[in-house]
Amino acid sequence: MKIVYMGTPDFAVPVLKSLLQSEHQVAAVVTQPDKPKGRGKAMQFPPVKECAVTAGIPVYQPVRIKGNAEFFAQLQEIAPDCIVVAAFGQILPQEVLDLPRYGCVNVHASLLPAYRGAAPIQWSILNGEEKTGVTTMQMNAGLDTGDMLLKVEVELAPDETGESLHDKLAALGGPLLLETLAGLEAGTITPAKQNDSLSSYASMLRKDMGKIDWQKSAVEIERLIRGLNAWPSAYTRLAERTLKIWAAEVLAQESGQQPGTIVEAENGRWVIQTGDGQLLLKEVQLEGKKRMAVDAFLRGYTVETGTLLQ
RNA sequence: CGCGGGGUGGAGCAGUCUGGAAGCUCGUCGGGCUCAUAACCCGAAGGUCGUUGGUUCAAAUCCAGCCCCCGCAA
Repeated sequence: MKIVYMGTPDFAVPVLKSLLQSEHQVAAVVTQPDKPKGRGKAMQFPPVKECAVTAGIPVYQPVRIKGNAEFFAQLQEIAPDCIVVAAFGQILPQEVLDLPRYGCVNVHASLLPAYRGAAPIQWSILNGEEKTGVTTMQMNAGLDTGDMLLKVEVELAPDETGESLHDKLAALGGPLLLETLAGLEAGTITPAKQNDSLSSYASMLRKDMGKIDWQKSAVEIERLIRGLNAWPSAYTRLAERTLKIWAAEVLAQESGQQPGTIVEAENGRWVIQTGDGQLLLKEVQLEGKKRMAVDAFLRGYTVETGTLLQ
């Protein structure tokens, strides 16, 4: 098939690579415009653009697709059999959805209809799901509401982080997509409607979501730490400075002290009281410092027992 | 020129403001104690103080440039 690929972040890269290695022809890649990023605010290509440029594929970066007559004309000229979308970041207008013979296929990192939206991977961890997966669907005008084509399931590991799950699902997306395209061509796939009453929405992550509320239970906080690793990461305040917490463990014990209190900070053990249970910190990072194991951190800093994290 | 913190034996840090013999908590190695130990005691090795240049009788410390790491900012 002749394909136009639309995607932007890291998640979309492995899927594009699978497509490049298949018999399908990727005629063009569409991605979000370059943005200033990182220290120094240097302009940076979206990951998918990096990959496309390396592969020598034409890249289009329309600021806005909806109502963009020029871009639509270019699409018509390319005349793809199918448009594949993975974490693209823009809603496609109906005219684009109707353009390809096989329509537009989306690779979404959840078991639809659960976790529609921008951050399904992290939310599945935050909510303590036992399994998630990847779904391909025939796109329609709604946000992740199209008819489902194929699914693959994955069990969440006990130490699953947003990053590790992201990588797992991204790796599964490519093969699932190829299987989906083959099925569409052969006419062997029966699209299944989503049951809207079972749907849920995974909103975009914001930096301030990482701020730890010590009133919550140790179980919830530990999920927050895993789900928001590696971005935006969970954090608290220690002595007026940001302390990121990269890994922790739930302890089923109580001190009777106020949530957020440091109940132990010696012999490489750093324990915080929460609203329900305690948290054993394993890996942390103080503002301006590198991330490090807790025993290393405690060797360099004096942390007073009884101090309240905020 | 977006704002800010930092680079000191293998790890994490103090010392820098107020120039003047390299320090702390660990780790490593050797010895001791012990039924035994990641515990305790004694001892040892290990450092171009990121780098280049400048000031000075004297620079980890003051000045200038460069390299690297990190927080904010997406």
